[in-house]
Amino acid sequence: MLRTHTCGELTKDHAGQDVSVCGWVDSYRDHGGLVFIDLRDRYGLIQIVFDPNECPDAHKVAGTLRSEDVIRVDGHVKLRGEGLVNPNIATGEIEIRTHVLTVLNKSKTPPFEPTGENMPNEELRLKYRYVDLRRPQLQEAMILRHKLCKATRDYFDQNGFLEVETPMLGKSTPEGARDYLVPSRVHPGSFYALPQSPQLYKQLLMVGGLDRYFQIARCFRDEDLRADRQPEFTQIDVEMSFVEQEDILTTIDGLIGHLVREIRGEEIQLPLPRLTYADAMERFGSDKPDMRFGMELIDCGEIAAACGFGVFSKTIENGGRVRGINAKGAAEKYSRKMIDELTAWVGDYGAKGLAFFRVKEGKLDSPIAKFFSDEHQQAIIDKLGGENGDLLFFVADKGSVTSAALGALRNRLAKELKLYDPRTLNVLWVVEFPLYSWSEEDNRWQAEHHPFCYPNAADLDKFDTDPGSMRAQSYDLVCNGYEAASGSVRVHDPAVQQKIFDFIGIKEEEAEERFGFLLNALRYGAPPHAGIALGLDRWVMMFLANDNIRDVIAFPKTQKAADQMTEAPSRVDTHQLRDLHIKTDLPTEA
RNA sequence: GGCCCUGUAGCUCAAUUGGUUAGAGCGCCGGACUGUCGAUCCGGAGGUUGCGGGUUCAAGUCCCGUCGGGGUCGCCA
Repeated sequence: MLRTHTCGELTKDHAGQDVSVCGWVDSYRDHGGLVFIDLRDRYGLIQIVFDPNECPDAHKVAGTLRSEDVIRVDGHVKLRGEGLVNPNIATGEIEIRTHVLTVLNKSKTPPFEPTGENMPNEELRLKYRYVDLRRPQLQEAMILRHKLCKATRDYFDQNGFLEVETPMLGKSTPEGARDYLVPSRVHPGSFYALPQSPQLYKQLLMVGGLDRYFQIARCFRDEDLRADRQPEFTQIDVEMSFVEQEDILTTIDGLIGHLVREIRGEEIQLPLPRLTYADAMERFGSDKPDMRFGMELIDCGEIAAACGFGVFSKTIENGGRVRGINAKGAAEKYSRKMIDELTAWVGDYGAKGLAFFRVKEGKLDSPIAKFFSDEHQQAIIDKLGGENGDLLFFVADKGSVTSAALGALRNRLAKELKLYDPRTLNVLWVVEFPLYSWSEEDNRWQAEHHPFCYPNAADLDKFDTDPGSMRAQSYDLVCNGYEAASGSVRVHDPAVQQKIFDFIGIKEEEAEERFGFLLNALRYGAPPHAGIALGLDRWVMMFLANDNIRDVIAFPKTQKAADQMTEAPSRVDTHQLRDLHIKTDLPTEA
């Protein structure tokens, strides 16, 4: 070992001891005589002193040290004198008086200072990720991520689960996200797919009698990125046999309680609250409602139908909905210009307009208030619980548009109005999702969750009569407005599975070709089973009150799924392609 | 695929809305300094304003294209 102690672990209890420490030069202060260095490792900072009278050789070299040089210092720990304590760092009561300085490696001037006051732009941070990773915030994220994985493994181990690895090179299946494909050299023209999730493998593990499985599994989806989505991400994947929905919910309640305890040292109220999908959509306009604050969506259909404002009444006549939200006390915080900006913004969600009223002296104040009688104004105020100073917003449109627009507006307003503490973890279950939805684009029914999800027992006979109303035995865990986990009771009856494939337009032949291994497995004694997968990266984000997934991944990719540091993806040699029997067909360059 | 934001010194930003030689802080280089801790003081270097084209007497600024980064809608069983 090159060191006896880390920089951060030294305290005044070490005073008088000879120690060796290693690390990066965080800053240097050269007084011509005395030279001071703040030495950094992932455990903290410690001040090193070079005194020309004590260590003339080391002092000479110390004058040449620069930011991010890697050094080793042998010396002794000394209490700082009266008035020399630095309260800004944990080791501020002590310092190391140097005996020997060893320069382990010089550094070029770094492109940015990892602990500097200026936060460089993310592109540069990603290009020099190894420098950025020295930043304490990023190290904190990596440490928290490790703790979360550790606590997860402990919890499942204590509860009799086995961690089993499943293949990365698998079979491409239709439905779902776009696959990342891997060409096979020994099977010309054939491809593996990287897993979008270990979904089918974990079901097969249940058929295989493993009974309780979990895995911290890497998953790949070739879809467009978002602030909370990376092309490769990590799931805490879980599956159990001989269980019902309730057992999964209880097991994951226990996991969340364990994680919050281990990571935050806090207790979370269990069982976690539950909300049906229908209630979530009605009250919050979202299947992943952020419930750290209220501002629920209120239906104003009756008032809208009766009022003299054509936009409202015609929407109701045409089968649409008029719903509103109340931004308490926000009337003076949003100018007309800002509201115009919000109006344009809800357009992204399909809303053609955004009506607003300020509640002022018990009446509505707005350019459109004149279309509402005193009676209707009062009805609106009563309906939304309006008080003077409140700002009311309304969207009149198709039901789905009112949900999307007001759901998004609710989140935005709450963030801007700071209606919650960002460190709060508000976790709940959303249950009873619809099983199938009609795809206008493909002109067919499609699985809302995935095609292996078991219908509610009571709805099993509705395939032919009213498939849109069938509810699934599926459940999402929602935290702070993020989908934090998703799962379902699986189909274990091959006849039902066949029926589902048939229903969503996968013909028997195709089902056999694509999913034959699963259908076959179900015919050889498949136990009833159910499972769930948690988004690990998102949980790390939420524990850190961060809203950028790249900040919780050591080497993340940009929005175009590129790695700025390695420059992946990249062209490959033509003979590599030849081995794989691949010819590229690129768009011609202009 | 659509919409929006963004690119100026190594880094973070500015440039009086089209008008002299593109500035500042930090960093970097040199010098001074024995208790600093975001050290201080003195001096210095550093720019094809992402790239290409256009408009104009004149472009960092306006227009078109393109590349990179970010946000978002679609997409993500």
